[in-house]
Amino acid sequence: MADIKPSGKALFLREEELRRGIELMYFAYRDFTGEADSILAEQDMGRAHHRAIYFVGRHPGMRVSDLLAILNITKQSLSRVLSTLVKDGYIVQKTGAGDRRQRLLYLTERGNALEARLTAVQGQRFAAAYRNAGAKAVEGFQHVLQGLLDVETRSQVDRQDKSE
Amino acid sequence: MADIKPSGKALFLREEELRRGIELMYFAYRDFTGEADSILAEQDMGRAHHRAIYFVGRHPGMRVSDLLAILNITKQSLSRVLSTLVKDGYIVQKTGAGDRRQRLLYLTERGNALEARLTAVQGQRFAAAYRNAGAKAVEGFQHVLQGLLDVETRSQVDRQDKSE
DNA sequence: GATAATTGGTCAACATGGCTGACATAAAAC
DNA sequence: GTTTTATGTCAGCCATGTTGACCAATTATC
Repeated sequence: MADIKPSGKALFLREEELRRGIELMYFAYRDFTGEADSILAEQDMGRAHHRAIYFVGRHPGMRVSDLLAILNITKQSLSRVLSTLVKDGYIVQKTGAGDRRQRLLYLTERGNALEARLTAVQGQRFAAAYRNAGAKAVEGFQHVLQGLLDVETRSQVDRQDKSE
Repeated sequence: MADIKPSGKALFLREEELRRGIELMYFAYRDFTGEADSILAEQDMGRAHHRAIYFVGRHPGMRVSDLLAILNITKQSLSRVLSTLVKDGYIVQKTGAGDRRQRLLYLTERGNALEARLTAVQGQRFAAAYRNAGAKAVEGFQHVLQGLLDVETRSQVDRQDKSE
């Protein structure tokens, strides 16, 4: 209770608990993405394609620069996947009505179908984990994940949450 | 309260909540690894090196095949990072006493120092998030993460937890 | 003791998805 | 009319995953 002997059991448990978090985070993320990766591989796509499809599905009509800001990668990296997604008919770009420099991004029917399929498998994994852990645990889960974010990411996520 | 009209608000909230989890997972993992990535880049290393160092630090004397099983990658992939880690003096391999085919893995002092530094930054991020969220939340966090694991990973993690 | 299996390593080639740097075009803003 | 913005593109580099083939040392098995 009292924190005498800081090098004793309390500290040990603390470090153990932190390592447990670190490891769980690694394994959970790996497994969480694994199923989607398999589906993507069938269509000769990778995780990068998934991210583009996911966020365009989430924010139809978003600008390329918005997507870049969310993904936090270079436009050259994004370009590679975006152009194949457009070529293969998963995403369409429409010239912005107000600002005609913009190429607003939308999923096609095909894109929507793939997005739904991918989100379904990941969602099912989450749903199972949520169901098993209970509502209180889910709250805690989200709370801790929020706390792991960089401040910039946090404000981004907050902004998005509000606008929906 | 009662779940009449399954296509109504309850379902919508559910999908929203699942997407929220998916997104938080992505952003949190990215930010969680970001700091360590920077440190690693200074030493001309990448995440793969980190993983090897981390788990060898966690399980001194482990076999190469154990590390392969944990990381779930091919030995060719591991070999690339492992050989540079040995060459650069972060890891040493000692021939197994019982079975001399084995090359048991240990961190050197240098390896230990880097491991400590990397685990410190990630641990601090976790500690802050944990502190902010509270013990109950941490429990829920770990519970949900466990639920996201593949069954094979889960038994791996369980086995490890017991043996410590 | 010969043969088979295990542990670990290596070479080569390929894919994905980050990165930098340089440059181009169209449209908007000043 | 010049500058800035939004987007795209070419070229090349790096890290880290993959497959397939093959090898050496050691241990286990018949």
